[in-house]
Amino acid sequence: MKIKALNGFKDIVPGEVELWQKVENTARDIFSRFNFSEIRMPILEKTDLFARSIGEATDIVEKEMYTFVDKQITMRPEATASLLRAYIQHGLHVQKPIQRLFTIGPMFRHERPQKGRLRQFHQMDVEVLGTPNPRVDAELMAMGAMLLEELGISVSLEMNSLGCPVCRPGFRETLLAFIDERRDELCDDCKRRSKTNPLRVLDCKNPKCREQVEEAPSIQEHLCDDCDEHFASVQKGLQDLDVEYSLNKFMVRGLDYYTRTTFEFITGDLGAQAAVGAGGRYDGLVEKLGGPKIPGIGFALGMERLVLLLQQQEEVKIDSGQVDIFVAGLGEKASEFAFPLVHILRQNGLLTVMDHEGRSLKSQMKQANKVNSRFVLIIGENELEQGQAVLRNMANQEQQEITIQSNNNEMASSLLQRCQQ
RNA sequence: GUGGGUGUAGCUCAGUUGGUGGUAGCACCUGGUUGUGGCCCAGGAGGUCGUGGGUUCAAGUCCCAUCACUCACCCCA
Repeated sequence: MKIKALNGFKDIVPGEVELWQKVENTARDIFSRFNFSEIRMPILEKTDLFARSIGEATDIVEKEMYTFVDKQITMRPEATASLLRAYIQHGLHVQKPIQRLFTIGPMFRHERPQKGRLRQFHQMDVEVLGTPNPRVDAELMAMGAMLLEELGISVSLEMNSLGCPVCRPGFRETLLAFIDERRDELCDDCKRRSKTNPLRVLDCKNPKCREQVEEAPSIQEHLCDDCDEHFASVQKGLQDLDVEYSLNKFMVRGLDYYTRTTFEFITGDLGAQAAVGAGGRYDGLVEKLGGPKIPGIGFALGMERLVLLLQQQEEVKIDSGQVDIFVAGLGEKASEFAFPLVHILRQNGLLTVMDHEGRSLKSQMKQANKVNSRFVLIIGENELEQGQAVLRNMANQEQQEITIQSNNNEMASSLLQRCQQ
């Protein structure tokens, strides 16, 4: 084989795509129960959009974006920036003060692929624009939990507050002072991080660093009054909805735009990729992108990760579409008669299969069995002569005769009746 | 970008100290029933042994390079 898919890019073939459909269908169902509307955006955007929203200094923008340098165009590495761009461009905030939107699609990041992480990956992204209400934070987390539960995926929900422009700078200083005291004990990555993004030192995986930051100041104790009240209200909301969660003062997000509430749905079954979904509030982002001062919150679910988890489960039953009727034509004459009949059955809504390869009846019966067909209609030279085709019920092996009519529509309707019993 | 592991049929894998690629399983096709599925049985088809060099009388096997896959780091959904 000469040409293969690119490294980090995957085909989703029949047999696997059914799981994707299950994930997507379940999500659409839940999202609509929560009154979310779908929005679809282009995959290409101006590079600047992502630099401004995600942050110039983040790894995503610095080294992971697929960019057409000469045109200053980038394939989106995440959905929120594009979604907000569309939201602002179309004045959706004017049409409705509070917008509840979701989008599903591919994202692109030039990272080294590994389990649960590809260069083209797929996210389901949910955003609520136009309200700072902490109840919405809780509602969103509850929706994520509901979706995962409905899929049969068990995760834990962890949350934190990152404060806001009022209180975070102060905390940052406090944390920096703490880090500086034990800089020598930290790993090289953390030494670097302490300069670029000190908060990230908190969620380093290195055991030595973990030990060091164990006693680190908690942002939860350095929130300003507004953020503190918001944080408490979110938790109250979660409790009201019986959503299980735990607080994680070490949880930091990688994107610059987050404020206040951040959360992750975590699993232990995906190796290094613990987060199947994550998000948070971004109250300054719309304004930063040139829109009005409008608060927002959202989260994304990684579809590859959800599908992997479903595949790991013992028995995931996929009900592959059952075939209603398999039409077995024997010989050229019979096949020629059956060909248009099959078309009319399909026009009438029956999932109909016909083999065009001139195989033996036995072979066609095997195929019918394999595609799980409920009925087989046998039409051979004999049947044509006698004017009676045979309809076999594959489940109970009963066979009945069907009068062959020159008018295909009449024959189709009599087949329809029998197949629908 | 860095490090480890792995590349043999569509898939899962055997392959000894180098000596002709496997009666292997699943899947596929045909037959066992001149026209009736699942189970069973028989047969068949399917391979540049990732690619390119090298060592050797001889390389799937040893050496080098390269590509791909994979896991992990970084980072993230």
